[in-house]
This record gives sequence, C-alpha cells and structure tokens, in this order.
Amino acid sequence: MTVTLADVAARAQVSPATVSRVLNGNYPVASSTRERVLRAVDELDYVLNGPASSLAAATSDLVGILVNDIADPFFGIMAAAIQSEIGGPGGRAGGERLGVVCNTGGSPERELTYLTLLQRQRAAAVVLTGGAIEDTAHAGAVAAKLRKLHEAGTRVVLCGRPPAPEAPDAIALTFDNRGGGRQLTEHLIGLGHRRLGYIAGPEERTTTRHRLEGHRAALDAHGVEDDPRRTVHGRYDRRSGYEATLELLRRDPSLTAVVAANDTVALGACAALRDSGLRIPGDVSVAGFDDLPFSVDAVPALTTVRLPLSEAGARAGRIAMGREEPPPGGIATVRGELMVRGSTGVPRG
Amino acid sequence: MTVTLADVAARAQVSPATVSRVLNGNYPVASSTRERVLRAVDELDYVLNGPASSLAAATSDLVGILVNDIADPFFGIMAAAIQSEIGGPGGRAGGERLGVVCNTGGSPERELTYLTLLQRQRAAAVVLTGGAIEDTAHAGAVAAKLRKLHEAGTRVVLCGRPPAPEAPDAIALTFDNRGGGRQLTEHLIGLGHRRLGYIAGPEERTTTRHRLEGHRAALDAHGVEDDPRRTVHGRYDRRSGYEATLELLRRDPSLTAVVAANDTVALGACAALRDSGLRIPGDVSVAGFDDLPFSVDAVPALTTVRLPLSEAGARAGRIAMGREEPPPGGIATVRGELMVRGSTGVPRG
DNA sequence: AACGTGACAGCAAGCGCTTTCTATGCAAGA
DNA sequence: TCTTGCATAGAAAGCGCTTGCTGTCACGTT
Repeated sequence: MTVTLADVAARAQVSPATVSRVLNGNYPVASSTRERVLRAVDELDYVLNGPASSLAAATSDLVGILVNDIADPFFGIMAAAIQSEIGGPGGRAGGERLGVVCNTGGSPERELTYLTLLQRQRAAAVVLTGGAIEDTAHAGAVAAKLRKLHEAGTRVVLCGRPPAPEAPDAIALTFDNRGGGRQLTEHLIGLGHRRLGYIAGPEERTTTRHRLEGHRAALDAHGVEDDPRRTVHGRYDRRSGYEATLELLRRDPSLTAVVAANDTVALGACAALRDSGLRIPGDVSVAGFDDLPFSVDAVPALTTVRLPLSEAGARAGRIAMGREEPPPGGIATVRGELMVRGSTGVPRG
Repeated sequence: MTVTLADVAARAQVSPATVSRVLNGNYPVASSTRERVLRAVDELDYVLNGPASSLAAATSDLVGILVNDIADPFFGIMAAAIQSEIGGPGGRAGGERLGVVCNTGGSPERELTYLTLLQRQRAAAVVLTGGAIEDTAHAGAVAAKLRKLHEAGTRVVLCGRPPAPEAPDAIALTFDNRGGGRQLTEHLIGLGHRRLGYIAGPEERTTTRHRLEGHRAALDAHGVEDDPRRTVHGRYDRRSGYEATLELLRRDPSLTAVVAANDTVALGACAALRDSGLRIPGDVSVAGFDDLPFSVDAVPALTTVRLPLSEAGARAGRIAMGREEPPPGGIATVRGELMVRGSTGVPRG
C-alpha cells in the first residue's frame, strides 16, 4: 500500500541502508548512487515514516512551543518568532523540524499534559513562553517534567518566564516585568499623579506579581501611599479591564491614572473611562504593558512598556535548536522600553 | 536507561501485551490486573514511547493545524478553538491528541513542507485555516498532498477556506467572504456613499478576491461606478492599511469611505485618516472585516463583518476528530454578520 | 461427567527505519 | 606483485510497541 524505504531501495537497486543514508546525508554515498536513490524517491513519491524513523534513531524532529493563550497576540508574536527559527520549513534542508505550538489556555493540567505528550513524542526541544503559575505543587510538577525532558535529551528553554530553580537545566530568557512596571509608574508619578489605580492580572501568575511589584516599588520609592483598594485583579483580557476600571472608579472617583496589567486590559480600561464620560488623558491617564501592534493605533495612542517579543522569541528558538549559545549561567534578562505616548499626561486639577 | 513497556510488565508480573492493553483500554483486562499494571506505571514513572506506538499501530495522535499567520488574532482565535476541540488535554482521557499549530507565514513552500511533515508523522487529522493561495501549480500540489493524506487515513478539514475541487475528500467550512463584502459595501452605499476606496489584501489569496468581488457586486448592483483607481492591494497588516489609505487619498481626495480587507488594515486606515486631519466618520467612513476583539474598542468603534471564528474553529475541530458529522456534500458555508458601529456614517457634504 | 463457552493473558510476529559491523572493490604503497 | 587502506555498500540486529492468534482456566450446560 504505502511506499517504504525497501521499495525505494528495490527500485534504486541498492540496500535499504543506502537509501536511509542518502536521506539522512550523514554517511558517504557515491554521487551516482545518491542520484539513483533520489530519483527513485521521487518516482515513487516516497515520504519517510516519521514514527519509524524516530523510533530507530531515538530522536524526533518535533519542537514544542507552549503558550498560555494562542489567541493573544502577545503569545502569537512570540510563537511566530520561535517557529521561524525552529526552521520548520524555513531552516536549511535536512534540519527540517516540526515546530508545534500547544495552547495551554492557562490551565495547569493542560500544561502538564502537553509536556507529557511532548515527552512521549521524544521532542527535540521544548520552549515554554509567558508567565508561570505560582502554585508550589504545580511548579514542582512542571520542574520535574522539565528535568525528565532534559535527561531524555530534550532541550528546554523558557521565554518570557522566570528561571525555574528546580529545573536548573532549563535556559531562561526572562522579561524584566518588575523593572518595566516600575518605569511605567515612575513615569506617571513624574507627571504628578498620586492616586493611581492598578489593574493586575490573575493572582497566581508570575507576570502579574512582578509587574505589580514594580508598580509598588515605584510608589514606595517616591513616597506615594499604596492604598490596597486601588488595586484590582482580573484576567488578561479586555473585558476584565473594562470591569476593573469601573470598580476602581467606584472605589475612588478621584483617580487620575490607571495602570493596566497589559495593553489588552488597558484597552478595556479606556473603553470604560470613555463610557464613564472621562477624557484620556485629560481626566485620567492610562498605561499598558507589552506594546502590542494595536497599541499605537489606540486613540489616544497607549503609553506602555515595549517588550521585544519577536527578538526574544527568535533567540529562544535559536537556543532551542542549539544554534546559539545559551546565556552565561543559563539565564538572561530581557528589558522593556518605556514608550510614552498620548494616553498619559499631567493629572487634571 | 529509559523505562519501557517491558519494564512495567516485569514489575507488574504480566506480559507486555497486557500492559499495552491496559494503557490503550481497548481490550478486556481484569480489574485486579489493571490495577497492578497502573501501579507499576506510576511507580516507574513510565511514559509511553510515542514513535514506537505510532509505528506499531500505524497511526499517531498528532493533529496538525495550519495557519497563515499565528501572530494575527484572526488565526489565533480559530486555532485556539480548533485546539480546544482536538482535546489535546481537554478531551476525555484516552483520546489525548496533540493538537499542533504550524505557522506557514503565508508561504506556499512552508505550507507544503508542513503538510509533508505532517504526512510523515502520520497525523490523525489536518486542519487548514484561512484563505488559500490562488496559484494553480501550488493549489494543485496542495490538493495532491491532501489527497495523499486522505488516502493514508488522515482526516482533512478546511476552515475558512474555499473547497478544493481537486481534493474532494477534504471537508470544507467556508466563510462567505463574498456575501460579507457585499453587505458591507451595501451598508455604505445605503448611507449615501458613492466614492468608496477599497484596500484589498494580497492579490493571490482567495479571501482577498472574494471580499473584493462582494464589494464590486454591491457597487454594480447599485449602479455605482467602480473606478479601478479606488482599489489598492496590500498585505493584511496595519502598516499596509496606513499606506494604502494615503495612496487612496492621493488618488482621490474626495473619497467619503474606505473599506478595508480586514480589521487590522482598517485600523491602519483610521490612523492614516487621522494623521491626514480627517474625521471618522465625519469626513470619511471606515469599515473592516472579521470583527476581531479590538475592533469594538477602536475609536470610533469599527463597523465590520463579524465572522464566527470560534464557532467555526470548534466545529472544524470536532469534525477533524470525527466527533461531528461533516456537512452534507462535505461543504458548509459560514456566513458573517454585519456589525454597524461608529466608524461609518452618512457622507459629508 | 463431558463439553462448550467466555473471559483473560501470553506469544510472537511484525511496524519501517537506523546503525554497527562486516564485506567488497580498487587505487596506491612496498 | 602483494599488501594496506580508503571509500562504499550491504547484512542484520534491534528500537519499543501493537495485535492476531493461541492457550488456559473457571463455569454454566446438557
């Protein structure tokens, strides 16, 4: 039924071993023979059997990319960058790898299951993107899996996620969320704001915590009181930003600025403010985080912290492919850049 | 080194066959035996060898999802929906499948290579999303691949892509881009617009052509002259929308409306108009397509055609998993819904 | 009491490839 | 001329799992 290596071998009048070697190009084969084999491959329209190959060679050409939410451009952009370096089709011939992105939807179980599935497939590498979940049990389970993967020869890279002390072999490209958060709030304080609302992401994520810590550090450093009622937690989506803003306004109508967990949330915040009859930044300034492509198009354009998602993703991809040296110590911090735009200004009054 | 089925079998004092059957649950095993096996699996921390399993069973648990641009929420949303139905971890136990999304970046070669890679992995199913490329040679090559995949037992589903006559076994869930485009332009004509600019996507994509055809059909039906100079082609991104709008304005400053190939492009158009000192919709109306999440947050909110991306994706996913009957004839058309919002209004003057 | 008859469990033959080791041929060195 | 050595090609032993087929019991039947 299906064409196998043996069929090709028969047609090319060589042994299966030779065909295999031609295909893998890691053993000398006389060019006349090679040609004959290649022709046979072509004529028979032969496609290698991946599982068989992986089984025999004890490695596969799968590279897993785990993302929290594939519908979120934050992850989409990173995933695209990673995948472009994985080579998939892009890379030089022979190095063809299947870069596959797996959407955990932010669920711990799915994260673990995908990791197991990838382990089962004997993936060549795994890249985990975005913030981690701060549940000790879960973090431990993930770390254990990562260790297992590493032992099995799978390269593990974290992109935009803090290093995992329990899985020291994982290379980590971490975003400086704390520093970014701090810069952002300092910018606002510098403009004169003293009553700042903060819309944080889900409680149990490292990204959420770090950005919030940065915010608080800034408040603290400048002697601005940090009223806990001015912080609201939500999800990383627009809806959440909308609702949280209304809640913040309810709690303190005298707010002059709203700092959001990310750009998407900030957009929701803008909508809520507008629907409440408030001007941006005339009445209330708004700041986001990430600098996703649409942020510059918001009206007014969003002040935010630009994270080099593409660059970081590309680097993570290269490291995963073993094409770039990991950073010393296996850990690198990627900084964000404050982008001051129209959505922030001096406070009213 | 690594734990194998045989190790588990030894530990549980049964034959490898029994362990396999416990794991696959497709053959009666006494519950006491099953328990013993499961315990051994647990104690040894055994993880099935995917390639070996796929080789022996001649099937794999991979499901491929091809997207044109994973950084674009249009695809991200569909991919998320598809993957959620693939089950990956979400599905009922045993049906665990690895839903992997592959980013073609709109490149024909990559599309083909991914298809081959998936074929090589003996994927259980493949879902192709978004518009196809209208190059005869390429379309033929893709169709041939799809046929091969089908023959090999891989289910093939197209989501948001027109049916492929040359690959009649592929189930197609098509978006009614033509109808949507027509509705949109009719809405504008109904408001009184007569000089409409159109920013089309890349020339060689079905999506581009269909939306444009809808636009032209509307013009034609209402006796509005279709000046070819009012149509500009570009990419499906913001930048392109920005530049195309400036170009359209240059060609005809008296334009009263701009119809964009999609929401992202529309956002770029809005920016260009604003930068040109024009009000939306006071001076120029703008319309998009897709109704991505950010469109409602644009200022003014974008008039657009809502495509049920999640629903269509979910359905495609279920069909790919064989959990839902394909539509009669293997083809279904998914309609869009016109969403009239603030970015369109009666023309000035 | 002899005999089906299920319900399980095991044997063993692959699945299609990679790779080690071995054979062969031929050119060059002694 | 005979040996060495290099460049290739082939033989064959797996890789770890699935599954058709063959037992083996313990029962229920007649």
